Amino acid sequence: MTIYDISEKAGVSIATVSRVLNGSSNVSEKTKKKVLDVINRYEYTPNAFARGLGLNTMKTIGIMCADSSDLYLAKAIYYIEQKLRANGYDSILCCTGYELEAKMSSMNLLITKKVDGIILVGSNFIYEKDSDNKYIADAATQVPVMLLNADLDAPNIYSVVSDDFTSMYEATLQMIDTGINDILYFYNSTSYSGKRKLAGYRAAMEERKLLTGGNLMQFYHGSHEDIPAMTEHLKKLRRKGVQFHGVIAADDTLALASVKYARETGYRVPEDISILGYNNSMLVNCCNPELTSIDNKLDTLCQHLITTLLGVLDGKEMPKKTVFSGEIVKRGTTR
Amino acid sequence: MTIYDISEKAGVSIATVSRVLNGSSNVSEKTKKKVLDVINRYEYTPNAFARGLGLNTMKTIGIMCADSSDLYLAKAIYYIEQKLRANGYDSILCCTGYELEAKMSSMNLLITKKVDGIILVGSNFIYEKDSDNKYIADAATQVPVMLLNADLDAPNIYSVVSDDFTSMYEATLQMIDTGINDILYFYNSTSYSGKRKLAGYRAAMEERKLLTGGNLMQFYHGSHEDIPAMTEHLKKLRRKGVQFHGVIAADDTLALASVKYARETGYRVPEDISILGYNNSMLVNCCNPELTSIDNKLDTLCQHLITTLLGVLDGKEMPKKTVFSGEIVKRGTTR
DNA sequence: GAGAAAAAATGAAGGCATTTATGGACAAAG
DNA sequence: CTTTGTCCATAAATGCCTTCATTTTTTCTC
Repeated sequence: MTIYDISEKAGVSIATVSRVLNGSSNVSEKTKKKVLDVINRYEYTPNAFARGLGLNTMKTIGIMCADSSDLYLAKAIYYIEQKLRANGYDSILCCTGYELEAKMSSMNLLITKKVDGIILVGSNFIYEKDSDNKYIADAATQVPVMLLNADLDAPNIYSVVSDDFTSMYEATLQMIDTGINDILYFYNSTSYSGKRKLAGYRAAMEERKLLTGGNLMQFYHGSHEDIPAMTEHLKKLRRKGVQFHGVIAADDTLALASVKYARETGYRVPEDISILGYNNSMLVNCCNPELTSIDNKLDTLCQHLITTLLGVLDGKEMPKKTVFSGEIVKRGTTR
Repeated sequence: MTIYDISEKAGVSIATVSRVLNGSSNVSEKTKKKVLDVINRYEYTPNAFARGLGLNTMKTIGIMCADSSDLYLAKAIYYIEQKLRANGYDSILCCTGYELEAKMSSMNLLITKKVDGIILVGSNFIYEKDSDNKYIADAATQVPVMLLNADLDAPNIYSVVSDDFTSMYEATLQMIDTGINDILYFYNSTSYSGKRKLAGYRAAMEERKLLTGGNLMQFYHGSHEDIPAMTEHLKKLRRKGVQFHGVIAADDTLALASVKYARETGYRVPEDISILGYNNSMLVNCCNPELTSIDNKLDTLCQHLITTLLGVLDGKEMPKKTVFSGEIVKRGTTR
């Protein structure tokens, strides 16, 4: 069933069918109805390839993320996918893993597939070395690129980020001001957002003239969901004699592992150790006491990201970077 | 840059370029090299739409799931996406939510987009009423449909499921045989796999001549990640005076909520209450004691699903339904 | 080295929808 | 009765690749 069949059965020209299909003007109501009737009767849908060939777009957005099974990224993907669909776009998902190579190849693939835009979910797409980020700027010469929780200054790249620095800064200050001065920073990523968080922590510590660095900054490199490995990391630290009465974790999973560590080591939370998480995910309810965590308003970020993308695709002028502030949600693991 | 440009610059016909591109035979090494050189020099990539028009396929698989932010589904999507990509296919993701209407529309969309196959992730795509499942059989007349953890008998539909019945049956028997005879079944889904689990529990209870039904079967209807609501559900039950010394939960989140309930109500786990989870997700490490849970080998299921799909797309004869058995992973919440 | 067979390369058709230019038919307005 | 404008048909160009039927070239054999 092609547009020719329809035009024949409706007794009109293919141009008219096309105009009905694409809602353009110069079609009388009567003709329009007649054509639509035939279209419905034969359940005709235009061939997506031919249409793509004609329009050079398929109303599809590419979504890239390192690992869609990560709690936080999965949530972001969900929001984004929903909002795109609500606006008539589909999404092609690419889970790239953490290797630059794979990211570049996924990027090319998406461009080859003629997506109308690309969304990079999570800050791990930005590397330390500027030269490693060239692949993003390159892609942006072809289609708009949106960054969620990352930042890169180049034409046609837009970013929506949460103000992780300030959130961390304030949360750290709050913890210090409950009388704790040996606070461990527990993190697993040195990405853009990871760096901003760390900087917030350090700024607060330095402002109160407290020690940072060395053993008080613990980088965990392991599976993002292997909680036992995370607690083991902390236990090892304790065996080495490192003391701390507060933990600021870069995400809820690390925080939860810290709570677990505390319990298994006989510390009370928050009396002996205060613990702060990040993301305000479902994990906050998974431990006892419940996790104080920073909510970075993922929903809002995603909403704004899509709005911006749609604006850009619509040819409008849009802000290159938008920052939203987070919120500390106080629960049981901090005083 | 089109195939015409390349053919011209390489001094061959477009047919030859096409054959080089698609690795078909009848091209001399010399010509091949010459063409590839030009292709590389100009960084030519064939237009995906035109190619789709010619081949009537775009090597793309549609993935549908109700909610990609669900821990279990997210994991499945991750596995599937990875394995598809490794085999040269992309995936279009559709998060449909739980409404039939939305599922039907996503299904149509995928077919319009000319995907080569559709994967339904999770059993919530199958409804009680057969007439509600017509949309799947309809889709299957166009492209192969794969069901993960669901079952529907119609042409061109293939399913890969875990043997939830047996897993539950055996786990329930084990729990009964530690001396517990008032076991609560806590569930949140009446989908295919939900029903199978429930049946396993009932079969075991009945085999030991124990009471089931009524207050011992608790259906939770609420957000799949709202743990406080789940514990509240159980607390309400207790206020009503319902007694139970075991909980068999249909997923880890419900189980974790049960552990939380026990702790908050002063019961010891597993001394006073035994608790069993399902999925063996990262949540098993999130509570104290750690959760005994059933591992249904999601990775294996997904691997097999993709293998089957690729086989079908390759025109091979493939099994319509494959069943894998699960495994009870004993941890601290059961005796 | 001629002729046959095999290999390599070509040309043209086909796939389907969009868009544009041109012009015809018809209605209402001047 | 002419002009103007609306609606629609027709035809052609565009987008780009695949593939089949053919032709050309190469290779091989006697």
